Amino acid sequence: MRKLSDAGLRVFARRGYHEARVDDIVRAARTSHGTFYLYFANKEDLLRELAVECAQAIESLAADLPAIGPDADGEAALHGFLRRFFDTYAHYGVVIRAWMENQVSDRKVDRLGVDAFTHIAQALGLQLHAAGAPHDEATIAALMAMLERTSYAMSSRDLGLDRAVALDTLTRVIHRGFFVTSR
Amino acid sequence: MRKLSDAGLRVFARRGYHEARVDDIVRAARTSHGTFYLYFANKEDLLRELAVECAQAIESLAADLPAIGPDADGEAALHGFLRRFFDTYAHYGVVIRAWMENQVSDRKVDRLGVDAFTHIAQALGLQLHAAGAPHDEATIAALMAMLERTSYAMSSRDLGLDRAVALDTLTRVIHRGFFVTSR
Amino acid sequence: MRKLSDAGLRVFARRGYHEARVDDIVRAARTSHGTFYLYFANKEDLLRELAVECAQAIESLAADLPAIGPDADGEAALHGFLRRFFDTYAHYGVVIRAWMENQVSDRKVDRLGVDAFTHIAQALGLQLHAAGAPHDEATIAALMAMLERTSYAMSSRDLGLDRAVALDTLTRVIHRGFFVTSR
Amino acid sequence: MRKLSDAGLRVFARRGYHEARVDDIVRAARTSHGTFYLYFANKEDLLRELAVECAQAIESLAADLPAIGPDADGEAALHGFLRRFFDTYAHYGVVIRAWMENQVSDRKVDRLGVDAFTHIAQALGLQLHAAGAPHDEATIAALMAMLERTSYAMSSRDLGLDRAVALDTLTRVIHRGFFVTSR
DNA sequence: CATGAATGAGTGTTCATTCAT
DNA sequence: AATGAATGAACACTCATTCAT
Repeated sequence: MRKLSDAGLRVFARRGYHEARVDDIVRAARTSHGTFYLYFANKEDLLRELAVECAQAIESLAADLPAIGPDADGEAALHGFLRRFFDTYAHYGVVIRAWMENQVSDRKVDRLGVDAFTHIAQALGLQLHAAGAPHDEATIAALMAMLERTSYAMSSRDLGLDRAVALDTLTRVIHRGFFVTSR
Repeated sequence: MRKLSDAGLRVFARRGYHEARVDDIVRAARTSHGTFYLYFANKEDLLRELAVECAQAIESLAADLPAIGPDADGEAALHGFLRRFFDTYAHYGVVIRAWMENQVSDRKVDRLGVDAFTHIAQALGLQLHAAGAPHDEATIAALMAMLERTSYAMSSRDLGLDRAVALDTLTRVIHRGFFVTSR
Repeated sequence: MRKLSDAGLRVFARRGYHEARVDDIVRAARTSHGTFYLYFANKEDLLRELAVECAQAIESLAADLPAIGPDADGEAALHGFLRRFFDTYAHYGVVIRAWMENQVSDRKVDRLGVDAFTHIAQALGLQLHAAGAPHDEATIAALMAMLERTSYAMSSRDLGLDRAVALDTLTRVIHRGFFVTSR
Repeated sequence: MRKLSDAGLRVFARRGYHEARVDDIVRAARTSHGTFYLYFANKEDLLRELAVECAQAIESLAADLPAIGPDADGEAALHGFLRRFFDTYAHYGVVIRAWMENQVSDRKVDRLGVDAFTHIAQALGLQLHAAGAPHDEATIAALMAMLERTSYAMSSRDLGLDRAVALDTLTRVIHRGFFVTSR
């Protein structure tokens, strides 16, 4: 149920998954405990559902990613993708982090995650699982970590990173560091 | 007390901070609950102590980091640093993750973290907080994230990343992507 | 409503009264929760209704019981009664047990139970509440217990009692042990 | 822990196993919930422990049972045993009932129960599992049921059975009904 | 008559923390 | 300094019951 998913995401974001109480979520959704367990098997199940949602959002983001060339156009395309990624992150932050921390494991999420990875890799010209490209999995992992972490830094008030600056920096670093044809 | 810190790190590593029970730690250290609270104010306090230890280890790693140039020597120096970083990570993994997740906040740790950042930044020729270098904080954050996440991927059995390969990849990506003189 | 009573008896039999969920019953009856509470005040009320049904069945069984003499004919008559009692038990088992456990109390059920007792007592020549016969209530209670328990043992797969054997045994024990004229 | 077992038995007796709240038990024992779960895995575990205790009590009762002959001496011995059985029942009533209702299953309890059965059977001259004695298991089951139920009736205020009378009656019924040599 | 989504009081269980010895 | 039995606040989860449609 939307009302509960939204409330869950909000509460998870505010207090973190572990510190989030079902009672908080239920109160935020203006429902009852009973209703919560009518739609979710348990607290983790809600996180899983949110992870699926989030993975789908990222996947659709990545699916639209055009091939990124070594030129300025490529950098612009990457810049646009990263901006959308940051927006998605601003929405699903906790879920992404919980997912990356392996606190959630779910076939559907894993599948979508891999798909998104693959799309991003393709856009950057990396070849996953290809012979002679054993480095690319590690590369993608590092890339995703960078995205995740910088997004976190951006959404976190304390770290006080300027959004536009961080976006520019990351675009440049990735475009320069990961670009394959210039290898 | 050493015995308890070690046991704590071991248990945190095996079950994660949240899933770690004080009872597990106490049993691993072959002591009593009473003794635990003789040396630590609470469970989080132990994590904080470990975070300080960890921050010191990384700080001393970073302090030794020579200036890294754009040439092959620079890449080799970076490679060596990353190897040592990975080793440290293999030891303090959970603590680093918990720290990055902001589950621990402590002046001393933050101070040490910043110091380490600064050293790494200096080695790479980045200028933190300097006028005209507003990008560098974001850059460092992204770098640290990449280190952390790749280390995690390497230490995690499931992801099955080859240590040497990951090390090579990350060295190349960072040396190319972050290197300032080539900007 | 028949559909619900039947489903209730089925579910009670399968999972026991306490473990039976209203949801199970409702699903077994292919109805809704709302309908359940249209016909029964609550879960216990259904048990009470079933207990009344069951008490009536036993009462009508007992009402047909002819006088049982000390001879072989009497034993045969007793044998027939016990067989019918076992059949009834196979149907109403849980209800009888729940009733005996005093989990149900209801005037109607109590009245019917007493009536059945009285008929059986009369058939065996026992005199309830009669002066000079203070033992008979205890006797009847013990008899009923024996019937109940043996029926349970027979209907329970685990205990693996042979039906015919148990029937013969109980007939003999009761005919010999309870028969009044041989006192 | 004695204090908790005693409180548990008391509360089980007063409200029945299912209606007994851990909170009641803990309050009756003047302890805390934490302490309860220090000594018992859960509520059912307490019942199991009590069942073991009870089975041991009955087993030791049955172990002392001398051979019971068809004469007045035999009847007197049986009378004594039944009195002690009733006393034990007055103490462990709920546990026996819960056990018989198969709400508890435990190797140790089952073992002790079988031992007790065997002793009683031997005393009465019945042969369990012997060729040519297929009836005896059913007989014993019926006997135990009678004991249990009559004990219950005696301990229950509502049924208002006179203790001495019930004892006399049951002694006579069993001595007459179950006595093997007079077959 | 019938429905089934919504309810929320109630319960078993956990576990960090304390303190008398 | 060291112990570990005791604590109790806190939490996830259940399920009989209701009521607007």
